[in-house]
Amino acid sequence: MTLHEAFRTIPDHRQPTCAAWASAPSPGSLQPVFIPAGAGIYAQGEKSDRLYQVEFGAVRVYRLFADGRRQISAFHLCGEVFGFEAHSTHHFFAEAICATGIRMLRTSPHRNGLADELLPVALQGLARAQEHLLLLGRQNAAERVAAFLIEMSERQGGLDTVELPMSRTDIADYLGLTIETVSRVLSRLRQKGIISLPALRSIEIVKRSALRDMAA
Amino acid sequence: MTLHEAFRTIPDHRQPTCAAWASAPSPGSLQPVFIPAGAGIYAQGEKSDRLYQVEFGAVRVYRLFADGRRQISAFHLCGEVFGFEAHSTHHFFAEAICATGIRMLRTSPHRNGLADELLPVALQGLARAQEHLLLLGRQNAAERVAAFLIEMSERQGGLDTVELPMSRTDIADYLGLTIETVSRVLSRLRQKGIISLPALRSIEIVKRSALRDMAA
DNA sequence: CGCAGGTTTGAGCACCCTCAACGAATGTGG
DNA sequence: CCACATTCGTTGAGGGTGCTCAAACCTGCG
Repeated sequence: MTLHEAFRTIPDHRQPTCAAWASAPSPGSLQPVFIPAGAGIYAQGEKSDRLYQVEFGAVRVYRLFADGRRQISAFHLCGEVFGFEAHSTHHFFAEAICATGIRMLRTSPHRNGLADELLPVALQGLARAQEHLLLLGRQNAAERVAAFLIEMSERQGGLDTVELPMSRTDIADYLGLTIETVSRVLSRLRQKGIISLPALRSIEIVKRSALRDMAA
Repeated sequence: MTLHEAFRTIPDHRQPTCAAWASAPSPGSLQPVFIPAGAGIYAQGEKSDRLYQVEFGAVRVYRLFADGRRQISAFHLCGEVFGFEAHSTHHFFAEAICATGIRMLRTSPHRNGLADELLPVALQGLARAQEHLLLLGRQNAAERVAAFLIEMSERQGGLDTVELPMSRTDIADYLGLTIETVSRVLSRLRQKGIISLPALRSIEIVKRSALRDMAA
């Protein structure tokens, strides 16, 4: 199976790259571009000469294996900058999870002081990747889900009600689990009264301390 | 169990921070410092205001969980720069795997053009972390070990004989496996004639293509 | 109301971990 | 130089966590 064939097996994928790019004013523009749910922002193998900032909505960045396995390396929420991928070509796919607005940032190679702005952003990405690494390498299913809920809550201002823009499949592919395991862990957390599920993609953290203890 | 107690449970740890620092000329010096095998270079919680370059030897960077679990986030071999950890305090431990020479690089906050030098190094670290993430999230034991051997070979110039400075325990904690599983996979690779083991920490890649196919 | 996609729940199994014993290599002291 | 201790690595048996396969259940939407 080629990568492209495998690509089609992901059910919620619609387009390899977003058609909206065609109607974008001009590269380097600071105008936000609208990306419909499921549409691609960039693809593995494409040239990478820009950065992207989420204006509203959410983005998933992932790698696809030849046999269809998928690993999401990061979610990007409102305000966050992404698109760093060393070298000059992308090694990951980026897609809008839901209806999303993206602001493009040109990365002209040697603009004065550009590296000073980029370095902190790159370092935050590095720190996130390192934390994620620990989770994938040494935590069990319950710990992963608990850590994910805490992370999402904190990235949304620490509120007790967390709105998840992504599907269970996305969560599973982010945490290195299966959708069934994610669902089972959430059910068990609900049974224990640690969380409640007001809606499918809305989670209320009832006992944050218990969740914190699990995530460690 | 406190982190400090857990710290003691790691058998091959000798000192929290290397005594050699005391005898180092002055911070910011470009003189290499010798670190004996197993000695610490920096510790979780310490202030981080320097970068480090491996002159010879090898370094492991890891996080310790309260219950003793360990995840090595990266190995650093000769020539590589490490020590990036966002914020101002370290969130990981760094130790010499074997007798190692370290060159310290001062990171004065706003030296002109410093970010231009640092950004490529940070981006390489980010790329490595992202690749490692895929491995930990979606690959099975055999794939992880195969990928590790390929990675080590390529980082040592692509030679067929790979010298591993680290123990099986280190490999296991890097790959998110147990030492027994690592050992079993290596034995199976040897039985299949894909590798041979001239010495305990020396591995010869006999069928590189087969190894590549497994790692994918 | 019926369909489709997403989610939940269950039963069985596979892979990897745990526990344990053995073997090999290295260093130390007699 | 050898006996011994210690650490590291290998191999085996058994068990548990999470995956696979499958079916039922929502929920939004035409």
